[in-house]
Amino acid sequence: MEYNFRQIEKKWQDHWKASGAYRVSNESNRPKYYVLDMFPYPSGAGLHVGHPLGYIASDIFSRFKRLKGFNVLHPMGYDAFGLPAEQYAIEHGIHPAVSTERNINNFRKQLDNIGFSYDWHREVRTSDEKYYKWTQWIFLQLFNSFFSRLTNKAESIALLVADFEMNGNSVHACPGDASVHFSAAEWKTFSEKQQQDILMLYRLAYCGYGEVNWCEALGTVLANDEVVNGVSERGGYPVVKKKLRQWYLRITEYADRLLEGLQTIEFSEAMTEMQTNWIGKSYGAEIDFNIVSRQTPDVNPESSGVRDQSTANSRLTVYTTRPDTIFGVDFMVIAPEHGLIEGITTEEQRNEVETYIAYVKSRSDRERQAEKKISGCFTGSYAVNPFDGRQIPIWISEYVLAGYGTGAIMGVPCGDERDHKFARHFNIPITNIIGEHYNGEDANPTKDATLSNSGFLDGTVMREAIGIVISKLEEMGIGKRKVNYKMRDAAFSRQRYWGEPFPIQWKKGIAVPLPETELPLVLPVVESYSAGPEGEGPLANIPEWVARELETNTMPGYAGSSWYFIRYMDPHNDKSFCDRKVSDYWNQVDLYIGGTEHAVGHLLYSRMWTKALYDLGHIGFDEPFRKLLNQGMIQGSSRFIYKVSPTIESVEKNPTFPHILISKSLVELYESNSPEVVSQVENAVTLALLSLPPNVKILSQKHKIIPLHVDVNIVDGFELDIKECRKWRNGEYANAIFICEDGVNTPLSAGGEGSGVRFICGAETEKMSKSKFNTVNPDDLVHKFGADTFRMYEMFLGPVEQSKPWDTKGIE
RNA sequence: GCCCUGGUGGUGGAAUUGGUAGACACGCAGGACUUAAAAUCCUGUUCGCCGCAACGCGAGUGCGGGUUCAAUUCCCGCCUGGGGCACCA
Repeated sequence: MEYNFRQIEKKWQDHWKASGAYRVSNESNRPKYYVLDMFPYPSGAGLHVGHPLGYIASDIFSRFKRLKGFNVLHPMGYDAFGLPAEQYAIEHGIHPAVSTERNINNFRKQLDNIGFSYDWHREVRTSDEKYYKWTQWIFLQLFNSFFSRLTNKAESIALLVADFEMNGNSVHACPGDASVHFSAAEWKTFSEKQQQDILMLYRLAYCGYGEVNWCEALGTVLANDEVVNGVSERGGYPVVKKKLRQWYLRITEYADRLLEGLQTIEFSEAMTEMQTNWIGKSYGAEIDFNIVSRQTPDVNPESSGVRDQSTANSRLTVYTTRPDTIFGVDFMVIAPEHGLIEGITTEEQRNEVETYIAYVKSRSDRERQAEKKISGCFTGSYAVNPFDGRQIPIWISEYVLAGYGTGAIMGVPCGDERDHKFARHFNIPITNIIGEHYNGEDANPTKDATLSNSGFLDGTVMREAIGIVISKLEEMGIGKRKVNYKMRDAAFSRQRYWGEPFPIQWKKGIAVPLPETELPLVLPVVESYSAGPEGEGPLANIPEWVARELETNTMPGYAGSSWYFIRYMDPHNDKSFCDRKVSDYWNQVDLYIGGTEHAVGHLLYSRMWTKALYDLGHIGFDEPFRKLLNQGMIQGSSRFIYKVSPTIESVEKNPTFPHILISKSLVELYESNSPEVVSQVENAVTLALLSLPPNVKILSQKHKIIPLHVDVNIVDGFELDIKECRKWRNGEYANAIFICEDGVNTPLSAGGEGSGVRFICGAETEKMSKSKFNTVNPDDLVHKFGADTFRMYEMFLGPVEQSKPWDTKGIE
């Protein structure tokens, strides 16, 4: 008897729907269990077979837990704000809400095909104003809070103000600017604006200035993604850095708690390590060096530290984790954006420095770090080693980033690989302070060497010298112990349209939160999606918006996704983001399934938001995800056809030369000049020429072979379906000549079908993407084999955590 | 460049306190059954070589070294696929 899966699956899916089989209640005597998928961004391309892998795994697990007697929360929704929808709007003039809605409907249809047991009654969409009302509300919680280093948690900004009135900021040092100090009396004399500016330096969500990728030609701010090799991806226009007002989350204040929290949750070791590295806590010292603009020949080691010359009051502060190597410093490197450059560049060097900075300006941080070629430029000034008076040249180089530490490092070539390469490249003499541990060829970052050439540290093991040097620096008042984090505060605004508006009004330069009763602040309809004046977002083009002095930035994509797992618990509540009783019942997500690509974005931000909401008493748990499982990526298995591409000369422009395609194994034979294959190719070229005007000539004897992606869906295993290929891409290959394993397949127009049918494609494993024609649509597979077969097959592809290539053939 | 992760037959994958590499399964090939096919069953299947024959010979876990009686497993140096690197989500 035939198993009619289409009929059977439809029957049961309809039944589930009609009976509300997967509706789950917040009231239950059964123990709870919360299984969550990372909700998708509803892209226009729809789902491919890679997306459901994690969904299938979590669905199976949810069903299992239900059968085991748990009350299982297993919801789904859409991360619906984002750049692609806005891009689409710019190009096609379709409102993002419209295209997003359409995409969501398509996603839903695809998901339903697979037979998931989601409680769709709880669906959330981040772009829904009923949802983002609460995103805005949480933003205001963050805005109205600061992180108390005394209690190690977020507290109300009102408490801070009360404390300022009593103690100035002696109790709560300023996290935004360590140089800010004031007494209670001074606080009271500050104007409203001054007070607010100070409070801004404390708020967990705050406004400051930051650099963005600005493209003058497109008149818009670009994402790093949209910048390729220093020019815009669209159009190839130049991109420069521009300073704009930006909102930030003060996530750095949570650095330690984010680190500690990792111990209490089950993330994979790799994930834990990634987050740990991202936070990048390091212990070291900040050291001040005096600067002199000219090298003095006779240096008296005892007095030079104080014998400053013309530029006596300028100092260079570096951050180092290795103060023990201070006698090995042979040069300083400062970031090209460093504030000192203007003041310390000598006349002779000015031209060179300006040229160099101009070169660096267009490059992204990543390009700067990835650059293999060493670049840099001397400022003409010197820093003075406080211990031996040695004068150390100060260089500028792109490998030092302004955003980390102090934007300046001390170069110790014998102990650091990058410094070593730098010194070699610019012929800077290298001081060896680690004796035989340095071989003169490669830097050695050891901490176990006994120091030499190191003044008072000679004979000390490096590991121990670290503390000694710091104490000495502190004693001399020219340095201090410093804990540093690689993590920076999270940029929280975008100069874009399709995101949550900030519930903030600007009154006389002061950010004033909208009252809760005015939430949600609804995203208005705009005429144009292009940027406003001065690089502001599209909202700046709306007169009423500007007249109300509303913030024109919008929130980034991760705003809505930082708390969606809480909203699923109580999705229709219009009194609160989530009833406390309900969140106490469901508590943490017990199992969260999603990709590692969110390791340092979403998975950090949502942890921070959870901690802040916990601190402020809105929820009862401070880690959102008890256990995280990272599903592997399903890679695409691309197929290639090989195009024979002769060099053509013609008086006509762009003659349409019929494609000549050659089977995989024949490619090698052709390239090794197998006479049989060469003559086959020549015959094909001759045949192709017949269809062209007579003035077309073939120039070279040997033709280029170009591999081209072909749609995997018209390939069975490795064998191309030639008939389908002729129809593919609106008939681009309709007249192609296929040189097959078993003969030549010619188009009807050239005298009927030839004999060849076996055309073998090349294969490669790549990321699954539309442009590579290697995506496989789950709908097709479900239609052909049924949802159960499809689900089972995805699970049998290999361990969920592992990446593996898709192979449609295997399903049979 | 930096961080994370993977690389074992045609395919998914077994095997690690270092002890017979390739279990199991898919695929493929041959055979049985059938008029024929599908399904099912049987046999073979890492590669190469020798042979009338096998409990025959050799190589083999990305590449190159090393440690060891013994290495997929440990160490060093590389190559390579995938993910991330702060405005894609």
